[in-house]
Amino acid sequence: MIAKEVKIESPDKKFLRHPEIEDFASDNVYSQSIQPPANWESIMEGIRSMRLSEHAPVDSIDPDEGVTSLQPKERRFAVLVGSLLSSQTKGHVTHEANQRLLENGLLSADTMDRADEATIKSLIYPVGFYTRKAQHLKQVAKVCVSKYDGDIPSTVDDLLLLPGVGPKIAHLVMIMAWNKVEGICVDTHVHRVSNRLGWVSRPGSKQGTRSPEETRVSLQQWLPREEWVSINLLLVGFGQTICTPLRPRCAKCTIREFCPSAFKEISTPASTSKTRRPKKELG
DNA sequence: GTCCTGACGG
DNA sequence: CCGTCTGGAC
Repeated sequence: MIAKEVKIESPDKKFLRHPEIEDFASDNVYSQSIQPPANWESIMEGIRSMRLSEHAPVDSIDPDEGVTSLQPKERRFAVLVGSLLSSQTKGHVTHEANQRLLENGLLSADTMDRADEATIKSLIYPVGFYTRKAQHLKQVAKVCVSKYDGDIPSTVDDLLLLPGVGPKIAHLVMIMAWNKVEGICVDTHVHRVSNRLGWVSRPGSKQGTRSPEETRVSLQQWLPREEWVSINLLLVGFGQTICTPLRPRCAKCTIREFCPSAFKEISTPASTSKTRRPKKELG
């Protein structure tokens, strides 16, 4: 039988479409409950145009490099490991660490389980929080071996039971490893940009969301499921280049006329806690 | 001083 | 809700 034709596109513009995703569930009822924000489709198109014209760091990373040759079980484990390494770490650093694990044959639950923790630690350096992540990787590998026959959990709830796996990673792994869209992968960029655009709010309130989880739930109430995958790379790259955490480049932004935060020095949810002054001047 | 595609314990 | 975990880049 003839499979769907997958067009070969510029490898760094994968965010444009995700032909490999099959699971667009029919239970679309929740999408109707909340009125979508005005002009959201025009805004998405504007962001897409900006993403095509300006290169973002996230575009130069191919998470599949080297792991497509692995068996399905190992490929899924590699996706999980790469996602675990990614928190608070730049993309290319994460990618290089994952490649070192691959070269040393550690991208399988079985070998990772038996590997020395100090070895893992040295191989993943200098990703952020490498000491904790080396511990988490060993624990995760052991669970995968003992409970999943070397595979990884296949549901969000079971993924969340793994140490070091939170909502952002769980939803990313469901998409990248299992080709299932259970929810939007909301990271710091999606969280910040969504709030600046006024796309999300706390339940029964006009105020913005205070956590990525609140952002995920709020976004999913109006954004059509077809966009749940593409929204991530779209807003991540946009957040890396134009809608940056500090000093967003509103002058270069083509959707500023739609943005309630344009040219305002807003305190974003992501930066509020970190910008807080560690010491008070008491006079 | 702040960011980096977060998660966890207090 | 808050601090903490890592260290390099800017």
